[in-house]
Amino acid sequence: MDVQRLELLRELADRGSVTAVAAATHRTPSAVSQQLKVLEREAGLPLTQRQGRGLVLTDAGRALARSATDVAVSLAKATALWDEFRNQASGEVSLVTFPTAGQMLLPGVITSLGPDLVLNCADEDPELSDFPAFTAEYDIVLAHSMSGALSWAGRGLTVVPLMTEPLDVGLPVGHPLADRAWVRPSDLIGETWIGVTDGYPFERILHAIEQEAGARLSMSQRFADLALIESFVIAGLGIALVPRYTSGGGQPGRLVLKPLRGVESERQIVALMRPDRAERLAVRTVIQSLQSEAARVQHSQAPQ
Amino acid sequence: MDVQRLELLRELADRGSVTAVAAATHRTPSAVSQQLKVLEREAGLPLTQRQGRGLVLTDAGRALARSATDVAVSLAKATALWDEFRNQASGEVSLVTFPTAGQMLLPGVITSLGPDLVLNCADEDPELSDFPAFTAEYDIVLAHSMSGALSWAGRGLTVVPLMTEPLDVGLPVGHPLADRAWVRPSDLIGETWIGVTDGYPFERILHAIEQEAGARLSMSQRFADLALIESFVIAGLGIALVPRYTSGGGQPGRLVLKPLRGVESERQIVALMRPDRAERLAVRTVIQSLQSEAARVQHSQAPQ
DNA sequence: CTACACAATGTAGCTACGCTACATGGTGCT
DNA sequence: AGCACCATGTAGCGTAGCTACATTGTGTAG
Repeated sequence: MDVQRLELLRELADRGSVTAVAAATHRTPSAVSQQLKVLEREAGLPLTQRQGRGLVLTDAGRALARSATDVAVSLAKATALWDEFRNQASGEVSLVTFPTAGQMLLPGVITSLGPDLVLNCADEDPELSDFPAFTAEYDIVLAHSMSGALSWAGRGLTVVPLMTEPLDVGLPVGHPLADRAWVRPSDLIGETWIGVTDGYPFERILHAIEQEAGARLSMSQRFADLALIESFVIAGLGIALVPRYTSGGGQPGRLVLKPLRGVESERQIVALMRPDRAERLAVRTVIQSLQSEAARVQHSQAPQ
Repeated sequence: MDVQRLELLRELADRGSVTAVAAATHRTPSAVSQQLKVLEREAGLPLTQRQGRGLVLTDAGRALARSATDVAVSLAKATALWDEFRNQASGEVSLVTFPTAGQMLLPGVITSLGPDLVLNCADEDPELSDFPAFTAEYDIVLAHSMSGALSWAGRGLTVVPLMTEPLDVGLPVGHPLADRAWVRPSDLIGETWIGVTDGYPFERILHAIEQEAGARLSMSQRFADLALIESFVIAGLGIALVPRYTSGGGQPGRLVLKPLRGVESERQIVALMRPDRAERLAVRTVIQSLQSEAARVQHSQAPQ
């Protein structure tokens, strides 16, 4: 029973095609196909079956792939253990984030890491892409979800919560609500809103506000970029829902944030990882740094 | 990080010498030495060090070997999983036992196993040898320990309790105590005893009887073989402590067993295994059969 | 104290496993 | 029908890991 082959099966389960596995493991598709064939012969039962021009796993194949994960995890634990004996954490760790989390956490994290540990970061648009799928490409995936809806459960991924960030109501200076300590849904119905692109998670909270207040909100614009939204708010063109810790970065003091009461208004920021990658010492080190950085941000920044 | 090499390290931890590992894995000592060298180079720190003409593990080596066990376990789980998908349990399982347990359990177990599963049994004298050490050679080791003193804990072995067998007082027919329902330590002090060889576990119970009764027992003979002891008892030459379920096999009705009250008088019969071996489907099947056979014996045999 | 036995480890060479490069056979899309 | 794409065969190569044999170092017996 060969571990390499099991690993290949697991990659196939994650990536869905022989070609993708080959690319990810720096091999030719032919090599992958041959190894899977050998594995199947050893197993004595079909692990894959053709579907169209692609290949999908059978039930047996999926089950084997799942236990292949356990093997990978224990192997990763072993290498992590000996990393602890030898040097400190070293090597490369790759990470994707959605823009605001990266802006908030990554600079602090990278400066806190030793010189032997290089962190390769990238950003992706949060809603355009399937974030869990990135765990195949990146060691760490920073994702956000609305409270409660932990959509990444059950996929066999390791989920580490980093922070819950409140979503406040952003107002221009001098707005009638700007001297309140907090606002309620009913305060907001007359306002002009700068909304987010359809499908963005904030959307749900806006709906909740409408439901709570019993009236529809008037949505004048719809943007994806937060800085753009903020500039509109500052310009007095409307108000918007903005994450507390990542707002007003460009123009401090010109945007007023008010906590929203009456509806649950926050997002969970989490790190997603393949279970085996999560065991690597270097990865664990980055995760710890992310956690402490998140805690620092949460303590230092208070609502205005 | 190669699993084969980790496995070799683990074998070295278990067996203590390169030559033994080589013999166990069907390789030349040179091959083992080379692989360990490579592993050490990869690890970047010494895993072994010479001691005399032999080789012992360093702390780091032991730690790595321990986590190598986890890898082996998850690998074994994977193969077991797919065995469940395919045929039923098949293959070979090796087992050592001490004589009485084998006599009591093995015939029933072997007849209960399917034709695809062959169980290779052997027996060893219980006290002459270190039973846990046999887990390197055999898949399953049947061992017994006195109650409480679970001497096999903490060695990283999987322990499955099979039964607790009471140790009764064996009497010849017509003995003054033979019509009692049970006996106490104080009843036994006048008697002539047929003892067990020094160091046998029953010894402890005899000491407990002496302590409880406040007098020494007179020990006329000391034997290792149970059948021999019984024949002496039947001949009226003394009384003895005998395990309830394995006594009187040869000459039924001529030996009377009386439960002993006032001292804890029983032995634990357990199965010992390497954790990875314990995961194999064939091994688990044998263990289950052992357990049900033990339960059957315990139910069918009652004290006379 | 020399000689032998035994354990680990080097060296040379062979085998076989797993890769690449290229060709082939299906399947979906235009 | 033609093209693009994916999986998979085949031939051949490189190398990892084995054996056989030699070497070194350490206990043990005569």
